[in-house]
Amino acid sequence: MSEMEKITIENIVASTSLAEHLDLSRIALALEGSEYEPEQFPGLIYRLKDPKTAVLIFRSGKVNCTGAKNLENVKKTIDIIIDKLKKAKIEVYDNPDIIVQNIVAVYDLESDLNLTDIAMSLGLENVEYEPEQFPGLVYRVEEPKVVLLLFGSGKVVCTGAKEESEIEQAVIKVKKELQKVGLI
Amino acid sequence: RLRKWQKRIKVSNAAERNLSQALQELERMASNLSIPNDVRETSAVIYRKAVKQNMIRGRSIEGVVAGSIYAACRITNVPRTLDEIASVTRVKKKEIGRTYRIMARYLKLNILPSKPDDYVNRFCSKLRLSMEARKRAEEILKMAIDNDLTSGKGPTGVAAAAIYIASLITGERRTQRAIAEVAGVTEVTIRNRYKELTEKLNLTIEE
DNA sequence: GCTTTAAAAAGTAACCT
DNA sequence: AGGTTACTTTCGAAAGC
Repeated sequence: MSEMEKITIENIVASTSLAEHLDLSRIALALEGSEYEPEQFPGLIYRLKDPKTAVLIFRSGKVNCTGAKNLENVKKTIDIIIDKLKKAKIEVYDNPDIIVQNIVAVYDLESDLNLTDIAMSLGLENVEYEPEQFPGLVYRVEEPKVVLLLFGSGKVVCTGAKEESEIEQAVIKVKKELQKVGLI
Repeated sequence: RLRKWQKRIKVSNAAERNLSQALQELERMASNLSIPNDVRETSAVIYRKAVKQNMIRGRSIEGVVAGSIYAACRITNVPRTLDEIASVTRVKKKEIGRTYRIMARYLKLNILPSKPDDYVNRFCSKLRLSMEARKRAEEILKMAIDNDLTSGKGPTGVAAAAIYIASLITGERRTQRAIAEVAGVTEVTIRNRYKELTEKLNLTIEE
């Protein structure tokens, strides 16, 4: 069952709430290097170097964290933000619930793929393969509900999952489907 | 009652107006692209299907018309590139591609991925190459496809490289620059595909 | 629908030396 | 000719246009 070991998580998107309301202009001054241009985007953008993540802070108190490769770094990022805001005398919650919204991961089928054949056997209605527009084949899996991008090299990108187990399920699923039709 | 009738008439007028406007746009784009009548008719059929499925919502008529033409060319196995379609509209290539993909799924057009050999005749005509060269290019592409050297690669780039090789073999050499221009790819892409085809298929060009 | 963030895959494009 | 950067695709949350 350890396909898990061959799955590399590349990015985690998570959200949480730090307060009922936040004064982004004040935070912009408190967080050095942050970007806040409400005309362009309602959220304040702040990038951390360690862990290498990016945070979007909204006036509703909602916060998004992107770029982390594991849950610890998501937590670490949020804790750093909480710490910096507290030091700037801005009141925020202490241990907010963090919700993982999306996980992007890569897996390797270790076998070259004929994407045209795969498109036809998986069914043209379930798959999108337009090499003129993008080299990957887009496969929308219903259960678990994720999207897989299959490449000629055998590399697979999985996105849309909220739990690591969904990535493993999806990867095992395509692998079996491709084996069944002899395309792997 | 009367209000209801007025509304229906208005709606149907608007729908008819939009349809005739769309078909005029379709004719304009198709003639600029020298697209044959049967393909224009296929485009119109697809456009009407899109309208029936309310696919125009949130999209421009021009974008859907462009997507219909692109789809019709693909279905009839004489694909035009997105760049070619985009050259006769104000709609961006990215938007035409997006609209086409949504139409293909939603209208269940079940269009097969385009293959490099679908472009050979059109590109060779523009390059005024002989039938012999076309035949050679198609032979090379069959080998490329049989050896699965095309997954993920742009069909036009692979076709361009095969045509370049064929032109060398038959002694009607066309420059990479000339081929790149008709195929809508860069010379770098032709070189990369050329290298891969000659190496992996053990093709020898000299005579 | 768009705007912004991060990240991978592989191909192609653009620009610079 | 190379090399670097950048853009194509997928996903999700956020607030507002």
